[in-house]
Amino acid sequence: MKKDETTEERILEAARIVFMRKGYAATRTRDIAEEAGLNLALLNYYFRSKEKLFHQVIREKAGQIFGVLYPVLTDENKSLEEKIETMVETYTNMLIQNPDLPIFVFSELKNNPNLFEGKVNLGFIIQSSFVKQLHAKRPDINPVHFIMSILGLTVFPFLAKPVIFASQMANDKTFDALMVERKKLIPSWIKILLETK
Amino acid sequence: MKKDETTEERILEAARIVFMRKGYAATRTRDIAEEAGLNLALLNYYFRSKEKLFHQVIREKAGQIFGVLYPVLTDENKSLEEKIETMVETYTNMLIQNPDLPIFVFSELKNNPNLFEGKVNLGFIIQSSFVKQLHAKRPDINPVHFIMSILGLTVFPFLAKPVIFASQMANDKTFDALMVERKKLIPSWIKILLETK
DNA sequence: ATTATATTTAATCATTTGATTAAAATATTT
DNA sequence: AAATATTTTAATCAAATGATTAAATATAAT
Repeated sequence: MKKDETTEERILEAARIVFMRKGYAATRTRDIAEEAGLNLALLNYYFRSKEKLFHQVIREKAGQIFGVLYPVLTDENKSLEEKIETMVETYTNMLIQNPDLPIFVFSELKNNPNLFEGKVNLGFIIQSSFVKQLHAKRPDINPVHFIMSILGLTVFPFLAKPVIFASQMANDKTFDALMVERKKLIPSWIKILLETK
Repeated sequence: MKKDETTEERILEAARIVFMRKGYAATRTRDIAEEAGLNLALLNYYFRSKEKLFHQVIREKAGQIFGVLYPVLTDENKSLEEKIETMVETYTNMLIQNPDLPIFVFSELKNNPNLFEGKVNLGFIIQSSFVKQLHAKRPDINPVHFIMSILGLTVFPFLAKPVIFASQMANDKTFDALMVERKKLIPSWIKILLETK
C-alpha cells in the first residue's frame, strides 16, 4: 500500500482499475473498496455514490482517449502527412499503455450516449486544419470517411483483441509488436491512398 | 404479441433484445420477462438460469458476426479481389441491419474471453485460401495486418457510432448512407494498396 | 489541554435480484 | 370423462448490493 496517497486518490485509483476491468454494471462498490484496501463507507463519504465515482472515472478516461485528437488535428504548423503520422503514433503509444481503454469507453458510451453531454467536445474535428488540408489536397475525399479510416485502422485491433487472440492471429507476446509495426504501416498506407487518384 | 410463437421462443427473442441493449451485467431477468410479456418464473422454467439464457444468445450473436467470414475467406472459386469485395459488402449489409452487434460481442468477450471456448473456431483464417492468395500476390504483406485493416475499416464505424455522432461527423439520418458508400470505397482503397509497392 | 472538526469503522437498512416453490390453469393421454 | 403431464402464475426466499448511521479514532484549532 502506497503511504503517500490520500484516501480519496486511493479510492479513485481502485475505481479506475475495477470499472475498467468489469464495466459499470458489473462493478460492485465492495470490489472497489476491497481493491483500495479500505472500508466501503469511505467510498460514499468521499464520492457520495457509485454513479458519481463512475462519472469521475469515465470523464478522465474519455479525456484520455479523445484528448489526443485536438492538439494534432488543429496544429497549424504540421503538414497533413505529419498530422497523420503524429496521430497514429501518439494514439498507438497511448493504446499500448492502455489497451482496454477503447472498449471501456465505447461500451459505456453505447449504454449511455449522453454521458459526455457538455463534457467532451468533438465538434472541432470537422473544422480542423486537418480537414482543410485534406480538402486542399484531395477535395474528392470525404473527410468523414478519411478520419473514420485512420482511426479504424489504429484503434480496431485493440477493440478486437480477444477475437484476434482467438483466431491465432496474435497472442499476448506478439500483439504489441504488431501494433508497433502498424505505427509505420498505417501512415504509409494512407500516404499511398492520398497520392493515388 | 405474436400468437404463433412458443413461449420459449418469446423468451429467447426478449433476451436477445434486452441483452443486446444493456449487456449481460446490466440486464435483469425481470427486464426480459417484462419484454416478453411473461411471468419471471418461466424464464427459469425454460432456461434454468440467466447465465444459460445468455449463453444461448451470445452464441447466436457470435455466430452471426463471425459466421460471415468462413464462407468468404475459404471460397476456392473467388479471386482475392472478389473475396475482399464480398467480405466488405456482406459485412456492411449485416452490420447495417445489426449495428449494435460488434460492440455487444466485443464487450462481452472482453469481460469473458473464454466465452467461445470450443464454440467459435476462427483458427481457419490464417490457413484460408484468402491468405494464400494474398501471399501469392504480395508476399511482403503480413496477412494479419491485412485482415485487421479490412475488418477495422469495415467494423470500426459501428463500434464508434456514438463518438461519430457526438463529433457531428454523422447522425442517425446520414450514417447508413455513409456505410453504404464504404462498401465500394474500402475495396477500392485495398485494391490501390495491393497494386502499389 | 480542550474543544471542534475531519476521517474511519462496524453494523445495519432497504431494495434489488436471481431463483424456487407450491398451487392453479391448461393441454394431453388413456 | 378421468387421469396424467405440462405450462403458467403469484408468492416468497436468500443473497447481494448501494447506501446510511452512529460510534470510534485521528487531526487540527483554540
